[in-house]
Amino acid sequence: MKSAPQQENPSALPASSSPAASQPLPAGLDAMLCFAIYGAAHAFTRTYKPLLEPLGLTYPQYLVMLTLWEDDASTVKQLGDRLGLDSGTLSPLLKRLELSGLVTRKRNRQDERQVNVHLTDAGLAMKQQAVGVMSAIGQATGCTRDEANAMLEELVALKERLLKAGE
Amino acid sequence: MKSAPQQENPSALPASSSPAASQPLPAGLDAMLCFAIYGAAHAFTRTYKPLLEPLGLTYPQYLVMLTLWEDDASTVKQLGDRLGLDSGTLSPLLKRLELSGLVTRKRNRQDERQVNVHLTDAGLAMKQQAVGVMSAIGQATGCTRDEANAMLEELVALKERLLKAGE
DNA sequence: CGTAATTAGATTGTGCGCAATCGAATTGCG
DNA sequence: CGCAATTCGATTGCGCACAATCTAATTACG
Repeated sequence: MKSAPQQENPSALPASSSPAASQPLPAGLDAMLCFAIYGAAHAFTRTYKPLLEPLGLTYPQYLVMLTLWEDDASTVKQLGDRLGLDSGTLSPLLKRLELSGLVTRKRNRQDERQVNVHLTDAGLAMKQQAVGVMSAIGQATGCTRDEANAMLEELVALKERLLKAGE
Repeated sequence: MKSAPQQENPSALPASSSPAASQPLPAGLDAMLCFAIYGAAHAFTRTYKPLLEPLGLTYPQYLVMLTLWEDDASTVKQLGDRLGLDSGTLSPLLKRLELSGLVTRKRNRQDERQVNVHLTDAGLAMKQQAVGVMSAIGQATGCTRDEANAMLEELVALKERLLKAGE
């Protein structure tokens, strides 16, 4: 550890307040990447809320539906792996989706530990409405395709590095 | 609405699966910027957890402490404005911090609707330990200073656009 | 084959985040 | 000045996220 030069890294260290150029650098909390991501994530949730309300969905439920539209009859574990959520979050969430009539949960015949989550007709039909949601969100972000893709790749790479650092 | 050309925006629209170059573009959920941010935010929380455990803090509590180290005796409203959280979140959170002996909450004499949140000696002293946390997080992200700053600025701008779109 | 180890999903408990609501205090306006 | 409107923080209610735990089922290994 001592042989490796300590890399000064700004993602969590508050930047100094000295102006490097014509524009002062943000200091403290505002210089922390994690806080910017925290803020952006909450902003997305808030932006989604009125759009998803007519569908009767919360944002995490929407993510689950998106996953099922891609891969209907996924197991709880597959949903969890896909979304980075555990069964503590998914079980009650899926129960509520089932109560809403959007999905059904069925024990897998081959491996009875597994539960497959199937879309109902109503769940399938909802996919059409999701197009409007995606369109509205796309506009709300004010990003071009290239901008969004660039950010997305950086964020995914960051996530992977963080998860790897925690192993 | 009809006169404005519909801008195709990838931040929420699943990208097509056709390879544009040597590397296939992610499709569906993986093409959604909001999901990348959701994932990165959770990854940060997870990365922070073992680092903050010795301090007895959760990540949101840590953000509050950071804010108070910057501006001791902030009101609940100021904390909320700073962190984008409402009193429903902050009141119980601050209560727990008070129970931990890190802060005290006092009614403001000039305007009794307000409550000022003061750091205790223990709360002040904890700032030293936070340096280690920041350092570890900085390393875990694997970002250079310039990379982190660039991402941070984009994310902040995105957050502002999202919040503005919701008005 | 039998048993220990592992897996899968549900549950319990805790903290977080937000909408709605409330009571008290302050501000704004006629 | 009196009262309506607004502000502030606390509370209630609900859904989310995760750690720990549990039961049942499956896999691994001697």
